[in-house]
Amino acid sequence: MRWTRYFLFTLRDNPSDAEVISHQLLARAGMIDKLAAGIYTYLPLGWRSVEKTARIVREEMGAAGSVELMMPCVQPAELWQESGRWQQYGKELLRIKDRHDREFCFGPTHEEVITDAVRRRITSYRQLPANLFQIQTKFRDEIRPRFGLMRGREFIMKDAYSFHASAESLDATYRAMEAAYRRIFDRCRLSYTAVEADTGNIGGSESHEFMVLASTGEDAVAACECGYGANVEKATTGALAPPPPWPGTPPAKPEEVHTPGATSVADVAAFLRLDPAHFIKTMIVESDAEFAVALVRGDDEVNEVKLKNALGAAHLQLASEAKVEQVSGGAMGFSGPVGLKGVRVVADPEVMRMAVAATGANRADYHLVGVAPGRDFTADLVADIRVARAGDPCPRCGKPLVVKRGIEVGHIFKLGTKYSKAMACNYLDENGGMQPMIMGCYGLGVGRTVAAAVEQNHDDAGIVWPRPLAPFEVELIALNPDVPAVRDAAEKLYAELSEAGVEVFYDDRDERPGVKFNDADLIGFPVRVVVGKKGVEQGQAELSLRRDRVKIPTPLGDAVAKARELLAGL
RNA sequence: CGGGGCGUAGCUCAGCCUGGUAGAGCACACGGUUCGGGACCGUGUGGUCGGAGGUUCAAAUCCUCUCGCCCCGACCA
Repeated sequence: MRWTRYFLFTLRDNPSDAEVISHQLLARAGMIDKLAAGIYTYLPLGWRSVEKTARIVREEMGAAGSVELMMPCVQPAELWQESGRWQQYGKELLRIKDRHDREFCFGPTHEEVITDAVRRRITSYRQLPANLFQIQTKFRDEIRPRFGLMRGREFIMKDAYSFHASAESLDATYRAMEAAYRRIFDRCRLSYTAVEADTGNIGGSESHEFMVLASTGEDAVAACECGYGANVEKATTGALAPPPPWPGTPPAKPEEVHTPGATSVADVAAFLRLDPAHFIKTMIVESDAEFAVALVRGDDEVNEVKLKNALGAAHLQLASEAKVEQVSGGAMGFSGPVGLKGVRVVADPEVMRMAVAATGANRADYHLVGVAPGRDFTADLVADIRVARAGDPCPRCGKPLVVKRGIEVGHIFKLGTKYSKAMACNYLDENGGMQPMIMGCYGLGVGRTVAAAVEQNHDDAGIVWPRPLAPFEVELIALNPDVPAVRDAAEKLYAELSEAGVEVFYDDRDERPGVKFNDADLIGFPVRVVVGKKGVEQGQAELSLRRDRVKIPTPLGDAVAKARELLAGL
């Protein structure tokens, strides 16, 4: 492809709204173009990378036994009402009406549609399992889209769904999908890790996320050298070290102490000369159905996802100040579990292991010391609801966990029968009994994978594409296209490279060398072939890798072979 | 949805406080000199100052409303 015949416009300045590096570079390299918040045009160069990623995904999904189909992006409300998610999904679901005032939504995901397609066809265990996938543009009306392709509202994603007659069959497919994902991200040359994950609103039992490690990642993952890895939303830990010894003798019974204005654990701890770990932190939350009280040790934080799961709630939020006073009978910042009535109390196991503790007195400007969990209050539910921290013991081997940031590029779930039951997606088993199919679902963000590749592969000058995702593999630069010998040599090389099946992008513009070099660095094709006046006089071209930019003088006649050799080494 | 900020040329921004002929750099067009790491000189094109209403002799500038965008938070297969 010749630049002068292509549709490529690089930007000298970063767009003012681009915050993360992948957004900046993809925009500057003329690959994406924002149309509205979280909505992007994939310009020709960007689309090639997306297509290359999609091709890898297609090949590996097919090899793993999944069959491609395509489902609509606009879906009727009826299906969503049937699964219950029309109510449950909230504002993230973009709802639209047609000219007849019938309700539809723009699909954020396709469980309903695929389940409907399968239930109307598969009736027997003999026809199972089934595994179908699609690559489709989806829409989620995110509260706050950001980071370019990493968190758009409209985005391209591959999703696969599998249907089974047994848990064993689901597990076999789940493992096959997990292996396929590893091959996909390996082929994309990404550094990633698979971690245990929470299943979120989509429901289900087992779940893994594939995380590309990058400092700009929106998720935190806890990992251990033993191989344990989990999203911090999900990560568990071994038992923590107990709090330091109580200074002096703790009171035998709860005693009120005056703590004027000290509402945070840190303030009260400093005021009373205790360690934060001596405290019980009390958070009052509000779910769709109830108020609840969450207790964690003072040096811990409440993990909202774990708490939500423990309470069995769909949504959760911190209670307002007025509600806190209503529930606790005291001021915000002075809440504690002693004497609370009429609310469910969820305590972290670390709280119940404390021999003696300090906590709020449910009275403005007072705290209690000498509180013994189990004696002075009880919990309705004891569950792990704390956020795992770096340094906590690994739940498997006890070594300290490390916490890293990651970009979630894939997420696989064992869904179970949530959708098949709700939507009567049944089959007849060998005894003629009707059973709901057991389902799995497997998502992979295609656009996000491209963005993650840029996050992981760039330098100060621009993108350094991994070969499999590069829009073109070789950039050919004619430095002085107005010099006939140079132009002829470049044209010849262009023809030969094309003939040899090399994906070559030919910068034939009438620009100064600096402009061409800088654009080449910005766009980041893996191999560069430069033809200049001095080189041509000596019958030489100059090859280099974007990765290291080390110049390799090469006779013009060997340039094609050398380019292919360099590519083969990538 | 709460808090904060920004909408002026294709892009990045100044001008606004203190109202008085719409600016710069880059990009683009033409001419010339240049040509291995974002050249230089000259000439030129390009703007309903996001939109609507108001105040005023006069509004990019002040006021009101509205739309869009961004940041922090809450939220999130």
